[in-house]
Amino acid sequence: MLDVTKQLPPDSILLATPREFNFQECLRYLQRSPNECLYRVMNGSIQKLVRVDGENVLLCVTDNGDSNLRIDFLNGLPSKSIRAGAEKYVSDWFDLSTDLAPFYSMAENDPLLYPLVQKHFGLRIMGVNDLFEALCWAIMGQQINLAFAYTLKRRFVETYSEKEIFDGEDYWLFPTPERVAGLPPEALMKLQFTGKKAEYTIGVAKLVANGELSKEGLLQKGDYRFAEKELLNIRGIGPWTAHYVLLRCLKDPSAFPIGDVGLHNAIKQQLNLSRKPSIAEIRQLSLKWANWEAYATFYLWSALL
DNA sequence: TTCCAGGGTAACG
DNA sequence: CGTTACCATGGA
Repeated sequence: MLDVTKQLPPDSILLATPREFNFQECLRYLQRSPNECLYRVMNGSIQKLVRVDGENVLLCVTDNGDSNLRIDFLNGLPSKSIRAGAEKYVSDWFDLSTDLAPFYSMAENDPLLYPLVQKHFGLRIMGVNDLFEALCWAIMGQQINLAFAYTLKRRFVETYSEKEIFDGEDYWLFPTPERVAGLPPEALMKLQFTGKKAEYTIGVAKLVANGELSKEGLLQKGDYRFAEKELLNIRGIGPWTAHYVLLRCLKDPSAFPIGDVGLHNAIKQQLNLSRKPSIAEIRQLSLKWANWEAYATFYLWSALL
């Protein structure tokens, strides 16, 4: 049903959302850190600067009602291909193409997931569309608390990337792999990366910059286990990081970072355990999640907010 | 002060 | 193959 009382700006895009979608739940997850530097949530909408067709495009995404998201372009008139790119970007970002109905059916018979899917109905896995960003974010987050990881990311972004200013606010892009590939480890250690993380980050930047590592390359065989093996061959990428990237970037439904401390804490909290569950116990719990491990993990993470 | 945090590598047996 | 020391800093 079209609401004629709402005047749609001429360059906006309406994006249909599935029934199992709730914008507020997604925003809630996106707002988990006040130190986030790659987007801004304001008045129920979210603004983010993205690179589309070689241009910096400032997007604003809002719930338009009637099962639609609205994308507005805040910094200039978009060409046809930029509009198409933006639509694809937002669709991936909010994972709009996944049908969650089977996941919810499965969760109905899972005492661990059921309260979560009820409470957070419509939450989607929030994508980190850019492979380099997803890899860097995962490496930065290894073995440190999340608050410090956000601090590292902010320093990294504000030191080695570029921004656009709109309405007095800064909107940052993520650093390019080309820029990072040329840095010595000491440059990142100055930002309080450990020596290892500095090496891992620069190593990954070199692989992406020279074309050896890409989303398309990883997914070329249409086999997520192939992508996983490729990722695991890279220095600094172990099982946790590989599965984190499969989950947030490559959209592998069975991605499962089983060693994740946040996952352990969420299960402990949800089941009211006196200690964290063992890996074997988690494996047991996850048997019925087959092919939905990624969403199960994401809903458990969201319980920690 | 101690312990843990969205782990991974290298060097052992 | 499995185990262990080490990384290095912030927050509770």
